[in-house]
Amino acid sequence: MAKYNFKKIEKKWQEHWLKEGTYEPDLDKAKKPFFTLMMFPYPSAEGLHIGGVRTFTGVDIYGRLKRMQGHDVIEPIGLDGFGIHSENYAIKVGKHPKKHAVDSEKNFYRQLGSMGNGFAWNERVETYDPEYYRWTQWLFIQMFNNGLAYRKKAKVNWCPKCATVLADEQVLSGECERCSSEVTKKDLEQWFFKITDYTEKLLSGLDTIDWDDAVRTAQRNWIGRSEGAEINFKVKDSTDVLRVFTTRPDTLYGATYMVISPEHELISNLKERIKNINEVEKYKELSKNKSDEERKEGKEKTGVALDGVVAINPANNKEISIWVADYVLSGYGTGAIMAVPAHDERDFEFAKKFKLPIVPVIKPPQPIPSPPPGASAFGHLESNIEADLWVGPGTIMNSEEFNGKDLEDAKWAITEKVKGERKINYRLRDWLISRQRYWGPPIPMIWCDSCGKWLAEKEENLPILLPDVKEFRPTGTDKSPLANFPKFYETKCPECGGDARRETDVSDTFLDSAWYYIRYTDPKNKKEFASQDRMNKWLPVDMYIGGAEHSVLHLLYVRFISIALHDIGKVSFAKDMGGEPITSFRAHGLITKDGAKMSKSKGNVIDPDEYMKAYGIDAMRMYLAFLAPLTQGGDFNDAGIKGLTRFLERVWEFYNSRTNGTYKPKENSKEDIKKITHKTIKKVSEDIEKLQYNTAISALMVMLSQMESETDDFADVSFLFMLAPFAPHITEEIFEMRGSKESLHTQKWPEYDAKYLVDDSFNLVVQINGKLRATVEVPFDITEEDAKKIALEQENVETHLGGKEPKKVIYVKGRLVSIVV
RNA sequence: GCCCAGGUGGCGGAAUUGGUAUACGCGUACGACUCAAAAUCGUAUGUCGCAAGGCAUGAGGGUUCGAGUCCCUCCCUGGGCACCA
Repeated sequence: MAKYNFKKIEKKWQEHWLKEGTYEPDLDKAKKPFFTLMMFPYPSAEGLHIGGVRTFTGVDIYGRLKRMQGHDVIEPIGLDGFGIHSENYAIKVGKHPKKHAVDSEKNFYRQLGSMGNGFAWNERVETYDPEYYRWTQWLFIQMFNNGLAYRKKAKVNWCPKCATVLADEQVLSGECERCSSEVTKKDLEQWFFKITDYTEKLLSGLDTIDWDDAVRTAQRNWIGRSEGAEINFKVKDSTDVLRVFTTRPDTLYGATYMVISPEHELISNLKERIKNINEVEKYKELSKNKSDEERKEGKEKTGVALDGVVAINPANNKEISIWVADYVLSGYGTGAIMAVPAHDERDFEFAKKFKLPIVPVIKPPQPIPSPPPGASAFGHLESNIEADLWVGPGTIMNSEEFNGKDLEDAKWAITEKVKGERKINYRLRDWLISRQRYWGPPIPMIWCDSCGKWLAEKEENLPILLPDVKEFRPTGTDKSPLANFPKFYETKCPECGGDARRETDVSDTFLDSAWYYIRYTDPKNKKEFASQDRMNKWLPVDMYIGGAEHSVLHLLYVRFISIALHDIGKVSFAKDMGGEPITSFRAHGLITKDGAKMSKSKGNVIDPDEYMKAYGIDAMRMYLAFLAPLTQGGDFNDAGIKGLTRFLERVWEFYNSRTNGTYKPKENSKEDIKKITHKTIKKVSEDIEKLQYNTAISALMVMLSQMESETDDFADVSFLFMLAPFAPHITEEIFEMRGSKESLHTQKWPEYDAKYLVDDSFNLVVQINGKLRATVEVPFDITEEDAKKIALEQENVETHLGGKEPKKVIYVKGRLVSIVV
């Protein structure tokens, strides 16, 4: 018998599948389309990470099940090679990004090809291919034409190291998503996408899609919807009004002062009247220069009162002071608040520090209830009633005609009385799309001086090619390197034909990846970004797997772009899902080494090539799948691979012995081969569906043991088929060895017969006071009476009863008898 | 501070959703084969105990005939948000 030679087998079948196009779906004629998608890699590092191998093979296992279940599976692959990720890497290793793209493409496709996945190689897509980014630019124009792309001057995030602006989503607790540098603020005019028009759709869509809870809550938090009212406060002896946003209009009578952000326009409007204007200006300057770091650390609240100006509380017409403090942010709500120190922690803290009046207007219920699950704590009550802080439910007091009402009822009544307006505020801000970098799709917009406006490039002129230039490095100014090339930016106005200037910024990488799955359905289309027929056939994506770190980055953008395209009538797939592009999303876990995240600086990076060479890809796939459920992470250790190698060798020997007639049953038969076969089919099918490959493999291991002691043709075939998604090469080789001319991977997945799932006997568990005292094998259809009788007759049960009469005997069908004494 | 996901042997992890806790794999020990080693195969392997039998699923309470699973209080780990009014 030939030894299991994985090198030979794996090479043989990979070449064979490629030649035969085993995994190429017919994009036009497919009858049961099924789209499995993995986040395509950005080739920023030398090669594929071991975690990447696990995800890719993990999605492949799922896709292979679907294929064998009769679906036309598309499992596309491509490279997200445009953008700052790859450019930063190219700069680091001293290469031109274009050159790096060529090199990394070769290496990545080699590695991806060596994993034995059922990739649809014909449909691959690279975001830096002009035939691809042509449509990224086209997409930008559609957004612009529909009012969803616009320019505005704003205080934007600036990464000094990457020398570009960033979207809010790309700033992770004050640091750049790419390089972890501290992000600063700059006042710049930039292109934005109007994602804030879609807050409600993005929120309500979350309830309809089958996505990981963690991702859905992350998106909900990020969007940050809060419901309240906007209320005007008059400034005494002035026409100015101070408009505030509050979620607690019910506490209006307790508003004892107001706070505006340092950037608030009221300061300049009332410059003449503010007696301490110098002090106020000084404070303004101070908070402007405060870095995010200082703001975070300096939890102690600061502020200055506006001397000489007071506001009027519209509920009770009392005069209240106005303060400037940087705990009020200019970017949220109206940039001004009414402060209710009795019922808001921040206002409470501020009022105590500056000795401002605290007027309670909510009476806590008696006794004080504990907070409902999921709600924040209610704050604390102190003995001095004047200084109480209460943020829980209750009834209104000190509020004239509203006294005695429940606060929920009073909310809108009080709003109405002061002619306030109900209002919903969001934390989400528009997507900043410009980047002052080289390696990305040039934004297809043109500024015409004589027309005095921005115009979209004519669609027939796309793509606007990224010029081949030597000086590609970021300039460090607020201009992209392309601004140094008149040949690139000098152009004609699409409207008047006069001299005009091209936008020199490129678009965010996340725009490239926001629509790539669409292109996979029709990658060679030269007339459209994809044909409607193809999109309607293949979309939405059935199963998407990727990293949870993209929860509010890629995964938010991808939904936004799809829903927006849907809205502006460019796509019509997934209409019944409100344009949601992805039916199911699962986040995979993180692979660690010795409990730590793999990183170059720690020197604990696993090179997948090395391991594939040493153990073979089938063993690696099995190991990575067996480690833990796909949605969980796990620690990589070489020793564990050995167990899977042993298993594959046993499989190899088993089928060899079956084919060449040397099979000798072992004598430790535990279960009936037919039963275990059908049970295993059920379990493996369900486990793969749930991405619990570890338990599926474990079930196959148990089944193999049984096959070694008792065999059956149906078992032989079923086992081989079930192992196929996990170890596609060895199983294909065995399938051929058994005489098949066809590929195993397009065969029909085995089905179980429910009649074999039922056992004719089971182990009846006997408990006395909840403790296990005996187990006895009884027929499956035993009656309750007989079961109880047999249970009480057990020797050990009699000993433990010690002659006492049971108080109660409980019978659970098919399981146990529980005796209480 | 808030939200989400977790916490089970020496290790990775199972547990039919309230019913025999620790499946499967790794590791370890002993045995077989071998001159020997590796590989392979077999047996054992939560813990205390000679045994009967206790005790064990982050800690402590509760519900139940019965809790890893449900409820309450708390502690740790990972991730997200964070002066958002």
